[in-house]
Amino acid sequence: MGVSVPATSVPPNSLGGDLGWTLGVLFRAYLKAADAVTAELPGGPRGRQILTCAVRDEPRSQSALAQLLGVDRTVMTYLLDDLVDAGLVERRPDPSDRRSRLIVATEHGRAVLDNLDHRLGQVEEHLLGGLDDDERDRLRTLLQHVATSINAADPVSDTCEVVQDIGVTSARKHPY
Amino acid sequence: MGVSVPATSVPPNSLGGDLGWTLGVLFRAYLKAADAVTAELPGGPRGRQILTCAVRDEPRSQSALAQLLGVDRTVMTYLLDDLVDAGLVERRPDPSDRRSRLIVATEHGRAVLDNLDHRLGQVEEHLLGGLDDDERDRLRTLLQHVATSINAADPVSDTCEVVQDIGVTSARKHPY
DNA sequence: GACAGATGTTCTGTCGCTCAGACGATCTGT
DNA sequence: ACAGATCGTCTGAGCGACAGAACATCTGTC
Repeated sequence: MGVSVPATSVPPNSLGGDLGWTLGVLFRAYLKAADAVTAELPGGPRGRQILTCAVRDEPRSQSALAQLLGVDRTVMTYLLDDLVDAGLVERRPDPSDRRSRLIVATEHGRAVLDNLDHRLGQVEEHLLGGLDDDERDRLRTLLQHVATSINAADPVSDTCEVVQDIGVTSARKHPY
Repeated sequence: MGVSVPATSVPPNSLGGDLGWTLGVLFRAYLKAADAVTAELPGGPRGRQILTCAVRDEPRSQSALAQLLGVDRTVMTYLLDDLVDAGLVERRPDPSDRRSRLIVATEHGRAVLDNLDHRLGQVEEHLLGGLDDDERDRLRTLLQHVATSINAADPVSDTCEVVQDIGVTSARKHPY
C-alpha cells in the first residue's frame, strides 16, 4: 500500500544503489514532512531538535547545541532568539562559566514538544510506508549507529584527510 | 577504531532515536565527503548524480532529471550548462518532442564518472565505518527501498494531506 | 596578581543559492 | 485552427549561511 502508483510509471533509474541519492530523497521527504508539522514553530525542524535537547538532555551551551545539530554558532543565536521570544526555552547563565548560557525548556516548551512529537511520529511512519514494521526498526537502529559513530568522530572534517589519503590520483589540474 | 574518541567525551544526547537528527548527521557528513571528492566537478555531488544518470540510464529530459534529483528545473538549466561546458554531457534534441532535450554522457564523461565513483566508494565506506560489512549492506538496501518507495509515490507533496489528516489538533492559532 | 591566548556569544556585511514568475517555443486535445 | 499545458530559459527578489570583528570571560603561565 502507498507504493502502488500506476500513473506515470517511473522509469528505472541507476541511482537506487547510490547512497547520496537515497539519502537525498529520504532527507528531502523528511524535511518536507517536518516542515509541514513544525510550520508554526520558530526554526522549523531545527527548532524542534533544539527543543528536544532542551527538554530531555542535560542543559547545554549554545555552541554545544550548535555543533550537535550541525548549524553555525551565529545561526544558533537567532534560532534561540525566536524560541525564547516564543516562550519555549530560556537562556540561563552557566554557573560555572559566565560566558556561556545554558538552554533549558520552559513548561510551555515541554507541552509543545509533546504535541509536535506525537504528530511527527505519525508523519515519519507514513514516510517509511514502504517498509514493514521490522524493517523500520532496523533502519532506525542502523541510522542511529551510524549517526552516533559519525557524531563521536566528528570534531569537524576528518573527511579531508581521507580524501587526501585516497589521493586525487587523476584529472588533477584539468578541471575535467 | 575510528570511533574511539577519548577526548571531549561526547555527552549523551536524546536525539539518537530521532529520525531527523540521524538523517541530518549522516547527510551532512556525506555531503561534506562528496563535496571534497567532487570539488573539481561542476555542480559538485549533484553534478555527479546527473552524470550517473546520463551514463547508466535511458536518456532523460531535463525536467525528468530535475524531478528525480529533487532540484528546481531552473537550477537544472545552469547545472547542465556547466556540465556541457566541461564536455561531460550533451544536450540532444528529443526526436519525439522538439521542446525537450535528452541528456547523454560523452566518452569523457564516462571516464570521469568511473574515476569519481571509485573514489567516492572509498569515502562512503569510511563514512559507514561504524558499521560492519553486513550492516552496511542492510542499511544501503533499506535506504534503497525507502527511497524508491518515496520516489514512486512522490508526484510532489502528498505529505500535506497526511498532515491534514492527522490534524493540527492543538495550538492552532496561537503561534506557540 | 598580571598577562597572553583561547573560548562563548553576538553583530555586521557579503555571498551564493533557491524559488517565483514571465517568456517563447512546442505539444496535445478539441 | 485554437486553447491550454508543458519544456527550457532568463530575470529578479529573498532567504540563509558563512567570515570577520567585537566584547566578555576563562585558562594557563610567569
